[in-house]
Amino acid sequence: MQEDRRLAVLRAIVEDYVHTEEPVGSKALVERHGLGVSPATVRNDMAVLEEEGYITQPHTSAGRVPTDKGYRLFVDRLTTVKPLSAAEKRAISSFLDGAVDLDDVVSRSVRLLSQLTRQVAVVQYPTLSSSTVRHVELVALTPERLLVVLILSTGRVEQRLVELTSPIGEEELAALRSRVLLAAVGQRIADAVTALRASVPEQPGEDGAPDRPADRPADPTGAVVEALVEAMSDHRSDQRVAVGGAANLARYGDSFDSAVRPLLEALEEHVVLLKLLGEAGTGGLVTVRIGAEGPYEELSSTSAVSTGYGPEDQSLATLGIVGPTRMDYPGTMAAVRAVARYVTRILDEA
Amino acid sequence: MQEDRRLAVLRAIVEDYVHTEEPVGSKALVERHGLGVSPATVRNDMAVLEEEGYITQPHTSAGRVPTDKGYRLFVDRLTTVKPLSAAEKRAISSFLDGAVDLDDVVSRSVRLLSQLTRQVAVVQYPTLSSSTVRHVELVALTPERLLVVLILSTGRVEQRLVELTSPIGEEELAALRSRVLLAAVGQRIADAVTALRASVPEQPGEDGAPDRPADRPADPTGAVVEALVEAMSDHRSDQRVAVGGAANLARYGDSFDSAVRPLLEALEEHVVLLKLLGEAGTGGLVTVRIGAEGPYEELSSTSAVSTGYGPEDQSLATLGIVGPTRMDYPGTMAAVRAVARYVTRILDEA
DNA sequence: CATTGGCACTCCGGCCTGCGGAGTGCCAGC
DNA sequence: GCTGGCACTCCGCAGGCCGGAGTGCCAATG
Repeated sequence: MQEDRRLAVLRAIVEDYVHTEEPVGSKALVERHGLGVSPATVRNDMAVLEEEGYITQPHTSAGRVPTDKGYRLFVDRLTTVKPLSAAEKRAISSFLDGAVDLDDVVSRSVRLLSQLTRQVAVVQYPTLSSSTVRHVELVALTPERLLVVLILSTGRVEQRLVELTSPIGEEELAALRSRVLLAAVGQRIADAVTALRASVPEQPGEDGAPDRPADRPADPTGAVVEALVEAMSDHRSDQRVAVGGAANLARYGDSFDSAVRPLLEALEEHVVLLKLLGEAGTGGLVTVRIGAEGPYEELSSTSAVSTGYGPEDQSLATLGIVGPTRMDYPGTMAAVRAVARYVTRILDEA
Repeated sequence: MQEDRRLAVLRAIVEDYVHTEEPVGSKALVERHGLGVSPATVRNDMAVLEEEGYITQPHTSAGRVPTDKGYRLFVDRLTTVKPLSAAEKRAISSFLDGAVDLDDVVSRSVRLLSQLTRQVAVVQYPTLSSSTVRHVELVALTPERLLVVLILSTGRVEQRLVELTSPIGEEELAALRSRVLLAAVGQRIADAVTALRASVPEQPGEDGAPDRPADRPADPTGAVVEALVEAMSDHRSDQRVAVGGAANLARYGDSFDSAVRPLLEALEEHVVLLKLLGEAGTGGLVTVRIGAEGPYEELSSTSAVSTGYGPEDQSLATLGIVGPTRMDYPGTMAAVRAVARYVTRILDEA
């Protein structure tokens, strides 16, 4: 089947190009890969592949380079899952096993991922919306200042300061605390929000209707609940990400201005970064975004490989890497998936 | 005084070189700066300056470039404080005023600083050792699991989980809480640690001597105090820094491999970064480290401009920028100092 | 009809060469 | 001590040359 061989040629081109960084010619191809045909035949195949848009040549009489479309086909159909080496597996567990808290897990993951893939790694912190409430604590710093502490299943802690219009007593505080706990603990964030909201109007002091007057009621419930709800819907922190391995950008070699500069800028724009990684595939599914498939014009020569992590039924957040379109996709995909699995497991244990 | 003129020549060379990025020759010098002498005279001065090691020429018959020593002299003796423009001042306050918490202050500062100086900015989080204890809270998640929350004057929050060997009752917890509060609140970290340690042996249940047996006493005080002390001496988090403006590295132009790569690597090594910034000058004093004066061989072509921030008597932490030796020192120093002042003020208000 | 060897052609990249310009160092004169 | 003049150096750039790698096409072959 010549069709099969054409695909084999494409695969060979991608593999060679990825590791030589130079346009690959017909002769070198047949030598390195054991396709049992002559260079001339390969040339014919390459002509077809070029016509179909999978490869291109930088200039006449140069070797061929894969296009985005070529990489896409390669990733979709020509990739066999490359299992990690034993050393890599060992590296992963020894790297992640000592983590003590959420911050630690994230920062270790990002470092690990960047080292495994030799690319820039990105790990999003578990989003609020996907976690559950583990605990809520109300602390009276003074009789009129409450510290509201929200502890989530992921180990994340948010706190808010609430100024009361009138002092609160010990018993009152205890009652409020248990009410809030009852409503929120164990719930998903979204459910906790509605439960908390529902608990307000039943309280004395004010009728709690949404259109209450501008001056606040003396009852602290409303204020506390609002602080909690606010903390729970703080999507600003949903965009928290950790970035690592920026030094790998130095390996870009040529195409510096065109590729590295915009990426370097993107690295500090967490929102951009998350958009770049794209929708997280769940359950072992790895998302690959190649070059211009991404949402940003300036980043048309960078690819992103990402996946979701967290318990199977719900993805907590996204993690992945960003690099040049010319990258080792199979290896990178394997590494991303493996790290996501480990992180998931570790968060589960905690 | 020809000595004076020589210094003027040095200053002119530095200023020109900083903004043209090209070796500066005698003719261009007299034209751009109004020194009232001829190029030949300047050439003589330059010969002397070169002999003394303040400037050098990349190759024979090229213009002159300042050496590290030249920059040093420039910074020490030839710099007049350049006040910030009104626009810059406005930028600073509008940038920092909306900050809601410590993380926010730090991340805004780092962004601001990198934009003002167009360099890579580094802001260290307030160190534990320099803060005081604002509050401690003990929360019983279950009768045998305590969450110990430590709130510092800087707004920083640390929490630790303590597993007890035997359940603890409400009253017992309350007593323990007030004891701990009494010992720690308001104290500097170092003092709180000793006070807490002192409070242990007085408790019943065990004699609290340092050589107590391997099986833990039933009394929870020891465990709680230990968790607190551990949190207070967690120097790991003293090394937390925020980095911003890495995109400015893209402006390095030439000397890429030699300068950018090691710097890019350093950016992720927070310890390295802090060492690079050097000892923080306090009270408006800005520290400047030029090229090879720094501790790292590979970073011999980068400079650091830094200062401490925090209340006058005690510096909380360090903040500054890292960039090429060829930088606008006066402007950068002014920006660093200004940002440090603002950050200090904001942290003070909170 | 796919495959193959042969062949002429193209184009990049490295190398050398020549040249203009910017800058220097030195010297003699003021 | 400053200055103008002058010869010299050296970089950077443009142009021209050449070898090599690679291509496209074609005619021949199983």
